[in-house]
Amino acid sequence: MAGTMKQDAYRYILQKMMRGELEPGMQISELSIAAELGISRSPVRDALSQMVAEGMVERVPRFGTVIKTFSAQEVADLYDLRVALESYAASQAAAKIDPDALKNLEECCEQMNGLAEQLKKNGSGELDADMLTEMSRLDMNFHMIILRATGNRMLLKSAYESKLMSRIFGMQRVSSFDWEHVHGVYRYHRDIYDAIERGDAEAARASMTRHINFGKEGSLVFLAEHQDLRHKEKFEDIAERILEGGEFL
Amino acid sequence: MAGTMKQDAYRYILQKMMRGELEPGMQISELSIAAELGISRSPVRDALSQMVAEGMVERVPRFGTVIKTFSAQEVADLYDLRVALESYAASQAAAKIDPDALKNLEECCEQMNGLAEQLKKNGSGELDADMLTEMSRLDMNFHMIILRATGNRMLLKSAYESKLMSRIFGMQRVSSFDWEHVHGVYRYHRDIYDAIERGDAEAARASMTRHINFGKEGSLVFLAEHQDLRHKEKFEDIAERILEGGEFL
DNA sequence: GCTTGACATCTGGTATACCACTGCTATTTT
DNA sequence: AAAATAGCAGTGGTATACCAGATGTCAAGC
Repeated sequence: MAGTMKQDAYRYILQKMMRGELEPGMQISELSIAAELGISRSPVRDALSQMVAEGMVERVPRFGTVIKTFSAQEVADLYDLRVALESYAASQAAAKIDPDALKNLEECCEQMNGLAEQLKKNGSGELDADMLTEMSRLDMNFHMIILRATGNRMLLKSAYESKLMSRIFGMQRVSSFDWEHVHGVYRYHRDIYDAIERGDAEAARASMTRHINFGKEGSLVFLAEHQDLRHKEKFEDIAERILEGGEFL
Repeated sequence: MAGTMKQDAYRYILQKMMRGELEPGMQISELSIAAELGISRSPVRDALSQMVAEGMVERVPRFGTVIKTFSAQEVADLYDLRVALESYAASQAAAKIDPDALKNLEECCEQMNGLAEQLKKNGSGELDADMLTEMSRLDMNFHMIILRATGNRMLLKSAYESKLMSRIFGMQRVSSFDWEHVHGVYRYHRDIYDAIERGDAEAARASMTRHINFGKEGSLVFLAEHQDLRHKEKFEDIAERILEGGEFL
């Protein structure tokens, strides 16, 4: 237990999501979470409110708090947003990443390679659960290092949230990752790293754009194949309010 | 009164900010707001929590909720984020804005021109309060129309929040706007509009980048001149947490 | 005049209670 | 048996109360 109870609850719920115990579309009970942590509803509610603001979760009046489900449009939007933010970050990183971070970035890269090699040797086509979380962690770290290198905290915050969302969405399809996929991700990361390492901002931007767009395509294909599972109701949120309302204020 | 009390409180506080009654650095009393609206602390607190998540205000434990003050670094970061988001939006808009929105965009543009002309005729170098809010509203609308044209709600949400923040910051310097400035903004807007109207994505992107960077410079100059007023303490927020923590999870 | 210390009063954080509303289930009515 | 209905459990929304820590005030003592 560290810091406020709200932060505890936030972490707790997030980890449940990451471990796949809470999947998109599922309902989160404020009371249950509170009971599991031995605290009251208030901090749990605060944590969920933050998640609502971050777009990971939606509140449906008189039904419950629900993990966001993504339509094809939303997935595409999400990845486009990441392109806008992270390609910019990559170009900035190429110009001003510091040596330590660069070293971490390479390590992160090579660990992914190690994972791929290990998977190839094992021969089994699929990752087990541990390797899955490791892969997920390495990918997250790689992108975060680049975002951190910009030194722009606001960019970092926006990108972090969108990356988190695409990761939550990814949890439901990640089980199908094989050696080819892991190796492919490594190749992309390596390209990006090389461009940053030699200070080529334009190449870094282009590589990052390709990388994210590749992920976007994969997600959209997955979504098309599992369309039947999705139930997509419309909920109101900030974007809704702004999009519909013609005038400001 | 429309919708939930939380929304009421959110609007109420936002309007206070926009009207300059609440300036950066000032403390917001949950209890006072609640009393003014005749409601309890809870919805006010919810509204403020949302603002915290959006980065407009900060909570300082055992002191109060405070409207965010901006260091030069943060202002620069803010505008850079807007460049990343809005230049992308402008290029998208050039490709797929619909005729109605385009018409609105032009109207918005020309109203700004009208404002400039009116100001020129009046002879007085300064805007009065009404013209100031009108100018602010037109500027906001112009940018929102372009963002809306992308059809990307997540981009819209991120950009909306950052635009809102730069606007709040702008409230403290906006009083010095003269004819030249208004006309300058019009010229930039017109350039962007022209590029979008003829479907030139690259030009739209470039114009938007120039426009926002111009605003950035102005803000930084203002900040340098009024540095003495700023008191910049460090508070912890999401970005902080991510920036410092080396590993994820 | 200056320090000191008790006290009232702020704040955010948390817990708890209550309400209106919904959806489901079991009962009653037809 | 089928339909209508009454009741219960669950939800989000709101109000209220209490707490610990920080701050500001002001009078007593040096």
